[in-house]
Amino acid sequence: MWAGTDRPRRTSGVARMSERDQDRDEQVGYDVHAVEAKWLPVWERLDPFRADDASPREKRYALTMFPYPSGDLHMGHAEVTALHDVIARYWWLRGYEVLNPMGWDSFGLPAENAAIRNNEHPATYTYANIETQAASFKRYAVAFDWSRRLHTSDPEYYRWTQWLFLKFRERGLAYRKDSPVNWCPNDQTVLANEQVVDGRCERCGAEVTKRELNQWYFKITEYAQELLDDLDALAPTWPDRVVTAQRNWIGRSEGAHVTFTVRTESGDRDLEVYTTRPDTLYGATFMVVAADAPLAAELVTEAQRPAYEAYLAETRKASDIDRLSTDRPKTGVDLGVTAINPVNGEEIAVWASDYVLADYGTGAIMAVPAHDQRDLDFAKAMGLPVRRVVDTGEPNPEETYQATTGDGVYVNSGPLDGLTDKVAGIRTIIERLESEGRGSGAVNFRLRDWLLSRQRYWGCPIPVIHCETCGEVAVPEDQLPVELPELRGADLKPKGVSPLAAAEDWVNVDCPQCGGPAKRDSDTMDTFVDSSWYFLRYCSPHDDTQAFDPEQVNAWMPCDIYVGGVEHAVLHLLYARFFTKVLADMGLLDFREPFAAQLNQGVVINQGKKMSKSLGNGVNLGAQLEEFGVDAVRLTLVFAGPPEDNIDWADVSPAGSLRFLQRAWRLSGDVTSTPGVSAEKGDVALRRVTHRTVHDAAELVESKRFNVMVARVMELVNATRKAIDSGCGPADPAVREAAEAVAVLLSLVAPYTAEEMWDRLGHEPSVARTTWPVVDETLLVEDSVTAVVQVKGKVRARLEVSPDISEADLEAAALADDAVQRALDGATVRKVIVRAPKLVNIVV
RNA sequence: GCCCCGGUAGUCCAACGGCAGAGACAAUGGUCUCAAACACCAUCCAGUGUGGGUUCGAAUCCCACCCGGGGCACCA
Repeated sequence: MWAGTDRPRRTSGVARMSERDQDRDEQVGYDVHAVEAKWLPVWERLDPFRADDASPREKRYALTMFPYPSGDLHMGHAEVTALHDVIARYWWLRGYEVLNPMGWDSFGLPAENAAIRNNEHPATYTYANIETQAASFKRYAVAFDWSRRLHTSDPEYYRWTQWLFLKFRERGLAYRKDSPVNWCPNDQTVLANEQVVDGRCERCGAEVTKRELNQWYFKITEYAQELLDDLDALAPTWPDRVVTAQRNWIGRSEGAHVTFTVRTESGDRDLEVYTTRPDTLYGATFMVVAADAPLAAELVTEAQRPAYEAYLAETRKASDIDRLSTDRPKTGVDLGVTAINPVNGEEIAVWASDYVLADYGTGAIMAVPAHDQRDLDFAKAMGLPVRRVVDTGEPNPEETYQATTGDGVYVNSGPLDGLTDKVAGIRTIIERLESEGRGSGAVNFRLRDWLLSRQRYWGCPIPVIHCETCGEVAVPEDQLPVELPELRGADLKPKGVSPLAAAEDWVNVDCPQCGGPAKRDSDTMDTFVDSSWYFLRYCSPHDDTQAFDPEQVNAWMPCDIYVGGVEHAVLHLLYARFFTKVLADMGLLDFREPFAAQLNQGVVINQGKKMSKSLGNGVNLGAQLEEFGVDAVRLTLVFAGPPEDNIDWADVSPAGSLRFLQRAWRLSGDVTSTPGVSAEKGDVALRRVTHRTVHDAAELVESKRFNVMVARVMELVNATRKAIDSGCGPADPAVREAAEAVAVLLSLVAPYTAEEMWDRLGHEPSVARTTWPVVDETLLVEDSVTAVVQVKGKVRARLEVSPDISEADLEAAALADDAVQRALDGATVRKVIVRAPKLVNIVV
């Protein structure tokens, strides 16, 4: 059944008996820690999972999100790697060359904060934790290729992060601009939009405020449409929630740009707005400009300027939390100017308010209060007119102050009057605007450019020099990496500007262009930049001439599976997709999506709640491993339920898992046939179970139903046990076949137990690199099946029939059955549904 | 408010539109034991959130609602 290596283990039957007795003694104390200690060094020596770039085998790339080095591994790491490992190990057994690397996302704030507290260097904390986690991963027996290990905080790595930044900058995709940005007062740094959750810093929970700063951005918006479109192709193999989260985040909308003319004190000028409802243009009764947009200051009359500036000052003070609350009363100020509606020439007031966002669309809107609740609230608060232009049959919003947004008949809308088709209404208005040069159809995205600069130390320095005469100058590529200066302890204290700015020796340099005095850019990059390309680096991790070897990358990528937490649904995954597309446009990659398939594991919780120190419900991974062993913990996590479901540690039983592993292990000691014996003449009933299990297990792994796969292996163990104790007996070759199948299948989840079984069954290590058992298709066909006969939907009889019985024969057999005849009780048979060979339903 | 995903024994979970149970936890009884633990054997347990519909037949497909989880949300 296997093409693996065989080694005769035992010679005489007499010896066998005594050894079996010995085994029984061992059973009492199946010492998981001894088994772990036995195999760990063997695997270290065999290095069975090193990916060979030159292998002729088909390549597979199994990636798991690399960890941040905070302390030791915890339950979350244990879960994600256990799930991931099932796939990687399965692929090895199926004959693929598998790239399964691991590394560390080792720049970031926790290390910096720890360094400040303990007057240390962040690297001390970081690299100590990495060593701890690496040792734990090895003990945890994940099938990683350790030769490809990387850390994003190594200069050999971040040199290439800097190189990529420069390439992006050359293409106009990294640029600086002044803009109001999210500021975390606690971490003393700016944050990307994606890192602000409900107005709070996603890391520390502090309320985010706005600051007007000059910052670096990646132009991810240039790829908005492609990032959205390509989700369609990913939808079948990516989790729904990730795809929808990304769609929502990108937030495409269709509508129109409409140009109004504004009468300002310095003459007429155009004011462009974006709207998704150009068909309601006749209902625009005023306009609103974002109070904090430069536009508002340009439009306001001298008479209104003091009022406007007072309002603006008020707005600036409000935190994001306040701004985000939707039930806040509308506020605003009249700018004193009027605008002319391009379709009906009507003159309407122009206001400024904070309910219009400066950085979305054009920063100005046309207000149609009858059909937009926000505009209606504003109109009500300010006493502005409301005019219904779509009659939906609902009460008039002018009276009810309930905006109507549905379809209806156009009224008060000139050429649209009487029309009911919204799509036609939109088209008509856009055509008219286009013909008059006052607008056009337009698309807008919610996605903003990616703010990448951070005012902190422990990150990748931005390789740019600011020169008084030459301006912004890129650090020449041959001078990369720009290494971080040695700072520690108090030097790292957040002061609102990067700690690097105070490192005089480091920050003051000669301009690479003119040689004059210049300063380095003192910000560092968002750590999401580091993680946007690490999966490429794994393909050629030791290449010191380039960020990655395109030939290797194109051979291994895209990743066949990416396993990780759903918390990265938009952040990391969107950024990594963006990087991939840019690098493809640079001609370095021949694919445009980095991750072909994805799996998001659930969260390990306890007693219905997230584990936390304050609740005191944390489950310590190390203690669990100590008590039950690596295999039992891994098995528990994989068996608990579907991979994406949360696992409540109170609902699962590592003790039960250990019990099962012992049962499986015991099989290997009971087998008395010799390795390599042909199973052909073995017990057919057991062989059927074995081959059916192996067959189904493959399908179950491929469809990621690992919990069901484990259940099927348990079934096989139970069947083998029965065969040994009360069936064909331990000498039957089918028992060996079954036990060997258990070892191989179990190696996906419980590598130590599987290796020990494999050894006891007389094979050389490692079971992880043997081949998947070959399924004998003939054993999958049952020689008889149970057909159910229903009368009026109720089961009345069961017939043992041949699996290839004809429908006519089955129907005849069913009608001939006594029990069926009794149930029919002479009633007229109206219809007989036959689904050979499993079912007959008789309708009377 | 809008959009996704999910509700099956006491618990966690299975079930191509075809006998609701693969597997496990817990419980109960037994075997072993001086006893207990471990181990082993056996037993117990739901008609699938609610209400309609489609069908010969629905946990499964459709509609509405309820509950839970997630995403978006002053994005015009």
